[in-house]
Amino acid sequence: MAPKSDFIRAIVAEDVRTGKFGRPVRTRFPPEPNGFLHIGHAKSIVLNFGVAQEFGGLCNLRFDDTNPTTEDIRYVEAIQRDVKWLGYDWEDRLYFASDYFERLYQYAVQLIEAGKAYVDSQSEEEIRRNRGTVNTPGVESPYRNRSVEENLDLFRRMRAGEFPDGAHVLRAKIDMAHPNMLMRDPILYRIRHATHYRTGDTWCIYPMYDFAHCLSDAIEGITHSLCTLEFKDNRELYDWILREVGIERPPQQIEFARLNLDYTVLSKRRLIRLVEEGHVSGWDDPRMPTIAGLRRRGVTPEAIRRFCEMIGVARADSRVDIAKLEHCIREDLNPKVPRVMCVLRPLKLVIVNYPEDRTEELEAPYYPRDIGKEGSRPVPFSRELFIERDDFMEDPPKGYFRLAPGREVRLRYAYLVRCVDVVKDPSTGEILEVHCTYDPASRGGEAPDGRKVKGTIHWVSAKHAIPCEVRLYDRLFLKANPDDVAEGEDFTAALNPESLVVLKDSVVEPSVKDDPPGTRYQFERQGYFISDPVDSRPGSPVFNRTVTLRDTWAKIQERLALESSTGKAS
RNA sequence: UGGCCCCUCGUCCAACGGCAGGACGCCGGACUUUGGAUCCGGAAAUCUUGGUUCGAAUCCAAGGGGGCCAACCA
Repeated sequence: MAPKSDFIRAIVAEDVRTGKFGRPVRTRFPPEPNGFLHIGHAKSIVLNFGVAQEFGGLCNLRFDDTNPTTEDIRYVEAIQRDVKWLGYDWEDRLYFASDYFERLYQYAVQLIEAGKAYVDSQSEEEIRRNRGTVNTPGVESPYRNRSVEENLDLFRRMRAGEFPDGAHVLRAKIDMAHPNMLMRDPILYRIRHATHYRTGDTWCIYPMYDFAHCLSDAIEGITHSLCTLEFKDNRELYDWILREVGIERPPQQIEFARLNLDYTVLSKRRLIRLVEEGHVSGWDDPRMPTIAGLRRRGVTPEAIRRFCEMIGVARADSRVDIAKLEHCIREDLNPKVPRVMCVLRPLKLVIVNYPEDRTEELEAPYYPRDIGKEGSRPVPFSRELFIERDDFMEDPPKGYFRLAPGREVRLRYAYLVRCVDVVKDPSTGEILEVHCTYDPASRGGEAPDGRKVKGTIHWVSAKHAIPCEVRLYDRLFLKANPDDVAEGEDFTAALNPESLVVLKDSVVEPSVKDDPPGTRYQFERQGYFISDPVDSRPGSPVFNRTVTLRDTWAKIQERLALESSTGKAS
């Protein structure tokens, strides 16, 4: 594959060439521990660790834990597990912004001493009002010109816990009329009498993102601080703070477009709502775009990494086609996972000329020839089998080449069978059984007379079948952009009511019996599945559908349906 | 007193003043004991208008469209 090239790598390459920083490339992945990582974070992880590695540098993992009221150790643990699972190693470079609180405090004092920061005692409401709007300048706080001594004294007492929440804040003294709203005397510290999951009650003042992030980068010797586009305006403040405290060769912030994926949401705020409002079963619900959800769905880290590389990095807002992710998943799984037969919606097939008491074992390879991998298992065959309901049609449309009255198909790895009868429920007309005769000379699936049989279907021997539950997952939302809903509605209005279909009566071949939970398969002609690591029980497995196989027949059917509905039927 | 960013096949990304290319998707064909995989082929794009230039997707300007910013969130 060609070496990766994008505008960020171009900048880094140039900086390395000119020796701009006088130190090796250093990046960081800086999550806030207030939610689970999702595939958008994966893009950032792949970028940050990838860039560092390609340019002979290192990437830190740093938790941006400056808001004790929303953050939790539980998320810190989940995030580390997910980054590791994705295949990245921060070695001994695990950092926390909270480890820098004392140094950050000293930097704040330095700013006050330089007359660049002051303690404001306006109420939250006043501060907001006096900030102005995008069209009108703000007005300066009456406390803006307090003396350095008074500011120092107040700030020290803020730290000492002498004031209640909201009584004072520390603000940078910049310009209340600045066209960039972030530069209108941004708040640097607020009082929060809250227990921090790491620092406990040591602090009751906490730095804001803009103050903590740039300085954390500087402390760690970061060279390139990669973040998403919505932080573009923050860069001016990032540079201002670093300049005012006198950081030499400061890190450089570079923004790139965050990932948007069709038919899903990728903002922590919305994902939290899905979890808390019970639209999904949890952060690891296989429909979630979280790393934990994708993992439980059966997606591999390799597929996610490949996807992140394939979508590239740019500055333009974009929304990636979900088919691209699905392609990466299939591409990775195809050569890796064994084929096995599972009937999702069983229909009984009786081979009327097959002896009632007979069972034979047929050898079935785990991989098709083109994969080039060894391995097979015996599959029991007997008079009564289950086949897929979809694989029989009493009155098939043109182009259908599976089983139908009088038609012959191949049972995968077994025999050619011909449908001779259909048994129906007399009252409902529901098809109960399909009766066939088999050709004993076609063992293995090949007719000695060389006659061609177009259709091949999968099957499971009824008396050897393992009952199982199969969960079919589909897109969580009906709209490519779930935020594109009517006035007064939010993204939950676009939820897909059929994003999960649970099949309780599925049957799988016995060879999978002793496989541990978390085993991946391709169920022939259906898709890729993984035995659910949480809900599978010995003897009664639960399978999650990771992704379907490409389905040409489904496409043909869609077209037929469309043609008949628009009156173009021939 | 508003500021900033972004517009290239349906989608994502290249081309960095010199033949608009790749990937996914789509269409067609070959092959096939998975309507899978694989292979071959095809359709498919520079938002508009000016300007600079021998030459513009690329530089400049205006217009159009999209996005971000007015949390004591990150």
